Amino acid sequence: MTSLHKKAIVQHLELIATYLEIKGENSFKIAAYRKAAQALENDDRSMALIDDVTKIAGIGKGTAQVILELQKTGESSLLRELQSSIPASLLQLLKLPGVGGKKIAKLYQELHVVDLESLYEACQSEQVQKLPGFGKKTEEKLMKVIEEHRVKPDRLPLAYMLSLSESIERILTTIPSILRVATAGSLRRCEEMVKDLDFVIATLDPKAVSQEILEKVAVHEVIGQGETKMTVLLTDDDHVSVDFRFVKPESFITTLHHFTGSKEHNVRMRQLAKQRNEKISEYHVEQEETGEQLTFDTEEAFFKHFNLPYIPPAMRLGNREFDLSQAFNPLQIKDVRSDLHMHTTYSDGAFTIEEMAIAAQKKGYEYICITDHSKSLRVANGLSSERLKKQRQEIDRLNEQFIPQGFKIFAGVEMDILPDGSLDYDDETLSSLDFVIAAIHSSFNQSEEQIMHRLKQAAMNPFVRLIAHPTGRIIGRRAGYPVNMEELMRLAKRTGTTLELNSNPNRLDLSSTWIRKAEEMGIKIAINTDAHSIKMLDDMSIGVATANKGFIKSSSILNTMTRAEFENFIKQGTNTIEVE
DNA sequence: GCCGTTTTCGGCCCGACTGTTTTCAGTCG
Repeated sequence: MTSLHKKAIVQHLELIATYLEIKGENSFKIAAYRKAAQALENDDRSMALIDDVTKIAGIGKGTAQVILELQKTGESSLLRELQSSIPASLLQLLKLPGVGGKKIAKLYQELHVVDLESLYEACQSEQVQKLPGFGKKTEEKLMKVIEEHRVKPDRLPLAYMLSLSESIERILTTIPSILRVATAGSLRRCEEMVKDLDFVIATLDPKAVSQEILEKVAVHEVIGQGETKMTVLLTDDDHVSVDFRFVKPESFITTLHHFTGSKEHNVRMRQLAKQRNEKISEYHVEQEETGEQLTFDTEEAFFKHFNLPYIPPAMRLGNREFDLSQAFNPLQIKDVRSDLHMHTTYSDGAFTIEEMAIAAQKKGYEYICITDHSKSLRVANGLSSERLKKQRQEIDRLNEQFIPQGFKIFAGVEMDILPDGSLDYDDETLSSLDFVIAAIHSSFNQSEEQIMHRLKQAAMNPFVRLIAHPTGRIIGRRAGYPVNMEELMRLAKRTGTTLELNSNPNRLDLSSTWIRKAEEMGIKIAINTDAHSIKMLDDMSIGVATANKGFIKSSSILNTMTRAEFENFIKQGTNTIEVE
């Protein structure tokens, strides 16, 4: 008996839905397969623990049959049938804007188009414009999009999109006819990879706003323009697409919620409204009996209307956020009392200890940890034991001025775990510090076994309290070193070592998926910025969003501790380590 | 395909835009 992982079963159901879409099946049938996939994914149990899948809402006789067959044989005869009836390469056409299942079906049946290249050829020979529902304009657009598709990536890393978004938002705030503006979409939900930018703009004069945007923002091309929206491509290398949504001030919040998504979240919200005889649109909430239209001043008020706690954008996934008990409080930035990982001019940071401390104090933190690089990281001006001592003395001196103000600087270090698994300082040096972070910065191409040996040496050391950016990935650029995360988590649990959620938008390491796992396993997480400048301390909000996406409780976060609790935590040391 | 204090049929989330039509289907978010 071949048993398939739940995830694999979910993927099969989704693939079936995609095939049905291309076959031009009834859209509700397609939705039913997608719904069944999501329902299965959202169920907390593993396949072994689910005795009867039809008991799960959204899974009925038909989809249960498919699931059962997948469990039994590892294959689905329905999927096999679909795969033999249409070429798999047609799936890539779904990525094209303006192209959906119905159009693909026509292209395939009438013109024998099977992939992007054959579609391009069909356009070139002007066959496509002859099809009903297509025209000359569509044909030209398709060719252009396919040409672009050959070079342009589908989605771009959050960090890059954030910087683009910030520069546009700065411009928008200078336009007088804009009354309110906010970013929406997957960027606001803090997804790791983002497709396009969305801005919701409250204004009474959309035309004037459009005009000013076109004057002030570096626009490469206008894709669409109307009373309620404008879509443009930017002049940056990737020609990132930006949607501007214009809305009357009273509808700002409902529109912001609508375009923040996710799509799945919105569907659930509307179903919920429907049960109450209400209708959510992007403009208002309408009470069906009276016709009364409600609008809101804040998203908090919007959720409250539906008896829901405020759901932060990062949590709007269309599943677990609706199952939260009233007792679950999503983490808020104000719950964070400290940042435990940052750099100063002692190594490769841009500001002095004092400047970083003052900036952190202004953020409302009660304490911070200064954690510069250790001696082996020469490119980052890593600290020798002597310079580390000198830094500690400076921190002690600064604390004489900070502690009376209710703020404390702890002396730490971000110590390298060397390629052979040895640590960059001896235990005597480490024992002189308040908080030791260990991290891998070299030899990323080692085997999983070697990497795990290194991480293990660090986790077992009694002075190491935290492992920073545990996978070493850079989103969209570097996969990181090969780490067996489940093993590292078991190790962290046993030794009482904290793992980091590095808030740098280039890293988000651990990712929200691993944060969820960490929470299940009862591991402590520290949300840190790893700031190398004052500005980078702001990344904490991205870390908090990622933590929320992982549905972790505030009590599982190390740096929500009060200073007294943290001092106690330091004193306690790590768990006694069993010898294997 | 799923579901049911409007239960075994007839709904299923909502509205705008585009390109194609001449009143609308398909796609998108």
